[in-house]
Amino acid sequence: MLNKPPTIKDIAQRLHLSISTVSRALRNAADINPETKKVVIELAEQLNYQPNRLALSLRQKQTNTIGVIVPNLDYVLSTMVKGIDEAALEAGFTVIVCQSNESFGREVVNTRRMLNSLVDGFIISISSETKTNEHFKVLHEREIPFVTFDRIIPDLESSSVILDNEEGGFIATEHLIEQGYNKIAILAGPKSLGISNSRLEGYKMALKKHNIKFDPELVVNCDFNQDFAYFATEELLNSKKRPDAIFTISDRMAIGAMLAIKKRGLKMPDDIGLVGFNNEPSLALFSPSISSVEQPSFEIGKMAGKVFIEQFLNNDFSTAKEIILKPKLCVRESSCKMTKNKDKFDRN
Amino acid sequence: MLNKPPTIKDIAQRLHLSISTVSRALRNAADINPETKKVVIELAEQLNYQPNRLALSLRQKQTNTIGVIVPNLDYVLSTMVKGIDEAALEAGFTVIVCQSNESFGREVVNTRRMLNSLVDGFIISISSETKTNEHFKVLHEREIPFVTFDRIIPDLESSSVILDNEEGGFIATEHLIEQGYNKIAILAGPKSLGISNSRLEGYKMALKKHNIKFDPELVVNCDFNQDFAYFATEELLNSKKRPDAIFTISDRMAIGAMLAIKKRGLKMPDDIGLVGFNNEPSLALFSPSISSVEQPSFEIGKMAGKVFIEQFLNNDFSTAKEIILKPKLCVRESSCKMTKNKDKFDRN
DNA sequence: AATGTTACCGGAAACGTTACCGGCAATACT
DNA sequence: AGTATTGCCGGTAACGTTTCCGGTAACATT
Repeated sequence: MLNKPPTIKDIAQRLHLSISTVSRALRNAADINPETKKVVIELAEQLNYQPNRLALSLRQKQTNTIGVIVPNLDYVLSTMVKGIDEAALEAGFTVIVCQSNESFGREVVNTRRMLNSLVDGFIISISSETKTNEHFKVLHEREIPFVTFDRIIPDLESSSVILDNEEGGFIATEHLIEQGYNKIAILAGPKSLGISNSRLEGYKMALKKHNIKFDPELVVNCDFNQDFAYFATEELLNSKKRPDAIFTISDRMAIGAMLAIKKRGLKMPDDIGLVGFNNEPSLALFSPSISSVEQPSFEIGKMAGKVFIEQFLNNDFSTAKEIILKPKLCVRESSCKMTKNKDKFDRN
Repeated sequence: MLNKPPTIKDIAQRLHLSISTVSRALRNAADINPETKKVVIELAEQLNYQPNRLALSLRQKQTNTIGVIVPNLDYVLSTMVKGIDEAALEAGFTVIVCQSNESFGREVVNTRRMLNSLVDGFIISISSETKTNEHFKVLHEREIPFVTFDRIIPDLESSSVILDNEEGGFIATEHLIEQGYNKIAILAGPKSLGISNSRLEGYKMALKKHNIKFDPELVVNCDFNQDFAYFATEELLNSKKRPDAIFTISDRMAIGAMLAIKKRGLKMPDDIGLVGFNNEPSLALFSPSISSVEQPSFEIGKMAGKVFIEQFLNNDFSTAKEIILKPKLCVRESSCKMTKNKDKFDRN
């Protein structure tokens, strides 16, 4: 015996009322006798009535659902998604997450799919493969709200929540300079990626401030992964201009660099300094532990959720806020020449 | 000018056809003139028509969506979710993921929420906090299909896809024994958690096979995290029965154990052996690199997806398959006393 | 007594889709 | 020629909900 979920029709029949009356009773509507309202609500609770979201959404053309599109679910992004989740829950929204797996095709498919009346709008971090924004332009045409975060979409107006990536590059580099390093290389990401360029920009600013000449040969653009970083570092260490410190724009790359450094027999931080980016938890556990720029991932996600919901509720699809959160440097052994008692670093 | 998405009604009007004819033309339905079918399809493509999923689902009481409930999105689970994703995509299903954050309350809320006609069924891995299964019994009552994976729900009949956790415990322990360790401790998880007990069971079996007496004092039940593991290990190392090897049932715990071991000044693998569980990528990068039991996470997820879809399409909600996949041991430095040339281990 | 006001309720349309049924012309079968 | 059969199409109900509109009874106002 299949136990279908009850509908307002069922309630109406059992109470000899009309559907509309029941509907009114269940929301906070006017035009309803408190007495009948009470009866209806009681029966609804007894039957464990839950309104059918599909019918509701179809009727009022609102799903109360946010589509989140992310390139993957690594440490940083899954923390950000948790933040979005929390903001959504507080406002009574549901979140559905799709990973594009850094693939442009999947990103397009997922967007189209969710667009078919499944979501009210989007919160997006683009894949590294994405070069065009055609598939997002349709959002503007249909006046579907979206905000971008983490990696934003170039040339497309929307609110966005991001890290101050320049600042991140700056504090990492300045820290290395203050520790006495002065031939600092940077492992940057793909040239097409905005966050990569911003961090590079911060790096340049720090050099300039401290009167160190910028040397393009110390800049390596390589792919966002560990193996590439490994080989790039090997090459750097073999070159005539061997750097005495390396700043990588992701932790994965820092790990690759560390492996190359260790293989070469160099010691961190004395022979060479190293700073990563993202502050993944495992960094504290390596030997030496690796310094890194920490971003407030959860807050970025939560902020993105809040901005979206605010704009959505105000029907404000035009003003484009830009919210920029600050990073923080986590100093550990790999970059800390000057500190003597090194066991002060936390390992948790 | 707001650009509403086109409906079949729009198409019908522009072609002077009835709604039903357009509907028939767009699906692979009989009773349709190939000529008109062609015309309809052409216009549909030109307008970029996409059927409204809400209306569709409401009508045929099917959403083609699977709700996935997971306690978190750590390395193992997010890989499993990718597997589910792939199986779903192949079968034309959409996946929506909810993290319970290991909280019983969130798990209940999420389940109820998705139940309101948002999903056709569930694929579930329960939170560690979950002790009762009341909120899942309603699934049986309403004949809503679900399969469980990774951490399964005790005392509730359903298909499930899991790792052979006993085998995992067994191969890890036997490996340690073969390496010459014979006072092997185990850091197990919470006593209430099934996977923890199974791995412990495998540990016991390996001891028995090699005629080593089981010593309850070498079993520590602690919470599933790094700090607890750290303190538990400290205690073990201070006890009279100091073990010469430790098997932890998660990598996080292995890392905690490693930190305690290093702090104590002991060397792995010579003074003490260590094997973890899950084979997270960073394990290969520690020094020493940490051995671990690897599970086929992606395959487990994909299998769970496939089993769900198969049972769903066959309307077969009663037969409960149990699919068990085998783990594999990844041997690295932390447990490899006997091998001389240790640089053979991969670090990637 | 006629009218206006209020409080409450029911009917029906609409959201976009599919499924069933009936109709009509053209063709095929006796 | 009369009757089935087929091919094609339109009308309508239904999925569960909200919203607008109209209706009725009771009461208050002139």
